[in-house]
Amino acid sequence: MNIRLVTKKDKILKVTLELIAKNGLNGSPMSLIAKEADVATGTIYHHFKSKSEIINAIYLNKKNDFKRILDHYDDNCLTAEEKFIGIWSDFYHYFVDNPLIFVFTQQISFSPIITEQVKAEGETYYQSIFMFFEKGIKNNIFVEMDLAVMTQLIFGNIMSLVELKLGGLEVSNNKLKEAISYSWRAVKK
Amino acid sequence: MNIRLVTKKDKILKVTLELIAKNGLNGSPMSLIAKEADVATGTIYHHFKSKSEIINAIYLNKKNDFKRILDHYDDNCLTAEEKFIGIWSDFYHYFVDNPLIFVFTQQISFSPIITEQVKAEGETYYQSIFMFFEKGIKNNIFVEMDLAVMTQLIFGNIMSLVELKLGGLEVSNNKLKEAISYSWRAVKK
Amino acid sequence: MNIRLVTKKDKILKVTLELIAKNGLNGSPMSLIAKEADVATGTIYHHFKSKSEIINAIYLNKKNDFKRILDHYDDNCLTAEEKFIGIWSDFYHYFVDNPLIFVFTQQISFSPIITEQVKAEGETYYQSIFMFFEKGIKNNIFVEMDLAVMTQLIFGNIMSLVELKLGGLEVSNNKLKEAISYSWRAVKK
Amino acid sequence: MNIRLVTKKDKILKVTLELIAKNGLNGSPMSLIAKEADVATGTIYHHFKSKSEIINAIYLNKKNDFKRILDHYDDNCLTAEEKFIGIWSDFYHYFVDNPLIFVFTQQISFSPIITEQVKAEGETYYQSIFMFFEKGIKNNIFVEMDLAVMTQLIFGNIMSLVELKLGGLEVSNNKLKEAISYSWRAVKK
DNA sequence: TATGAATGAGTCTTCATTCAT
DNA sequence: CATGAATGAAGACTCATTCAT
Repeated sequence: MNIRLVTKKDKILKVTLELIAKNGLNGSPMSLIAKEADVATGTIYHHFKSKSEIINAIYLNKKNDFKRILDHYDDNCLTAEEKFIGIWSDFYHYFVDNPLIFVFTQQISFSPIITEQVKAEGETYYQSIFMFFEKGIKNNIFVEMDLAVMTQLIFGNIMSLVELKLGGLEVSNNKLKEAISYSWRAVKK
Repeated sequence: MNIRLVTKKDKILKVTLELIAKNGLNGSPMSLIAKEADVATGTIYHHFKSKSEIINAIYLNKKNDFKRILDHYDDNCLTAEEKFIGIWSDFYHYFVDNPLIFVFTQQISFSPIITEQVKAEGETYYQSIFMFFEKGIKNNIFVEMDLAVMTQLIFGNIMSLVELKLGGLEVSNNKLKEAISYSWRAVKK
Repeated sequence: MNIRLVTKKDKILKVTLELIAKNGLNGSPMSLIAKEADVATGTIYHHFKSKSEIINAIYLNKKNDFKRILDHYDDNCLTAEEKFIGIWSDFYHYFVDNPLIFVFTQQISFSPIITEQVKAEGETYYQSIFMFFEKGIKNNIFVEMDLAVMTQLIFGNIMSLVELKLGGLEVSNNKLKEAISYSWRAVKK
Repeated sequence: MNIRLVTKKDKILKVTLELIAKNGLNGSPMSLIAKEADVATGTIYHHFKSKSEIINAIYLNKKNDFKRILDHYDDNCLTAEEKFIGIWSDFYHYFVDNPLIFVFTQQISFSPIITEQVKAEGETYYQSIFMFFEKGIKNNIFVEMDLAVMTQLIFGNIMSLVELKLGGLEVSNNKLKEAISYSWRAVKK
């Protein structure tokens, strides 16, 4: 019977994320992960087949978080603009509140360590946002644009502001509004 | 007298960029760089103090390329919109034509391998674009926005489209126009 | 449960001492140490942080041996001369019986590889011999001399004879007595 | 016509001695020697066949210095005690005035880098001192002892005091006298 | 003689992974 | 499930030496 609130497996995931965000992939050897997670090296290999598997697991975990943010806006009675602003703002705050996740994502998403399969699975999570924009275009709320391009541009805007904020720029509420307006002007009809 | 058209030093820089873009930092050991550049390992260390120094050198080289694109639009008689579209489009094509540079930049710019000093030097190259937007805001051509935020958002838009294109999306001329329009709508008054 | 009589760690220490004595520091790469100790290179680094740490460990080990020789003459009822001869002779035989330790000591003690801290710790082991001479001087058995100078000169005498012996000189019992007498005449009142 | 007061060859020898004394053999790569001597690496190889040859040359140079000290006491009308004290004192001061030579000697003389042949040649320089003691024993001035042992012990005494002095001990004129007396008591009849 | 770019074998060290307990 | 000693391939870097100029 295990009465630990945090299992070893979770601890390993948490510590790995933190280490990679702070030190990069190279600066996070398994021995260090083991030490910080307070387990033996061998223990890690009871829960994960390899280092790559840990990282892919974290990657998917976080994509799941993203999905949860989107799901939160799924079936409610907000206007398109309210939804747009809500999602933009929630993503922004999610990354600002979890800077390690942002850094981890940036460090890792271009690395060949992420399996093609995992990458593909991660992408399915964006279905709902695609549908949101598709409907908006049909309803003449958004300008006509390729959906993939549109989504990528908006998501890129959010990431840009997060990067500035985490890079040390003082991002006031006003600047946040400016940035959201930037995106909104870009898409609204 | 050296009549080689490409010096060993240049060859090393070129090969390193290619390898890192293809295999990542980890997948590009010095031994491989040496082999691909057709020099001995020791030769690399004759020209560069360390692996990190090579990468920082490439990073600055590329930032210099960016600057050259911007400089091209410095003092000519184009309208603000023409300039805006020109810069957007030139950057886009620069990266699409040099995909390895794009991937290298993405792989490396978040890595702790780039010196703070080099990062700072790289940033000075953006002076002219800042001034362009500053003047545009003053002349009521652009909406009032924080300059750093504005620049980052626009540059992010370009990178987003490049990423889509290199990721395999068929980016027609029309889609390119759509994306540029996205940015332009977002900033024009 | 490890029933090996000699642990890997001890084997590494032993082999390193031997190799350095025979081939010098330069002639004793980690790969060779590993091979001779019948372990993998990585195993060495499991037990020691670096090559330097191995050598410092050996250095202290040997200093400990020296201390044990001195301790053996601590509280017994021998005359000063008997003690003097006993210590001289024991040290001499210790080095002659363990020539590798002698050569190692000579090779290494002047090298910058030995930490100042370790050097200092090693020196504390000579306390008892200092006290022996101090008491002897006070009791008018030894000539009045600076203690550090006196100790160094005597210890130097022992090392000189060992060097001759290991260099190939036939050191008869008679020559040993001559050398001890040399030191004794030099210090006795 | 070379009007330089110090030839490149001499500069290389001088710099090598200094570097080895300061940094040890390992800490003195040819590249550093070249840099400090203000010559190109290749130039070193015009004057010496190898690194080992430089070091052996220095070794012999210094042995020659020692010989010169001994020669100075060759045929003059001093008493045995005066000669003994003179030689002891001269060697002591030679090393104290040229600490780098002392350290170099200690670092190198046990290293396998010195050729057996060079070692042998160096030893011939001690002929005169052997003869001095031989005559002294025959004339009942010195105790009967093996000559090699006797010489080694005395020379060891000198080196011991130098080591103390260079190690930081304040060696007053009085302490110097004490040390010389130590040797003298040890050998005089 | 003098130069210094070029060489590549060899050095120390790291680290993902395995396995006996 | 858990441990941590052991592994050894691979990495970044060094350095004595060579050679074209």
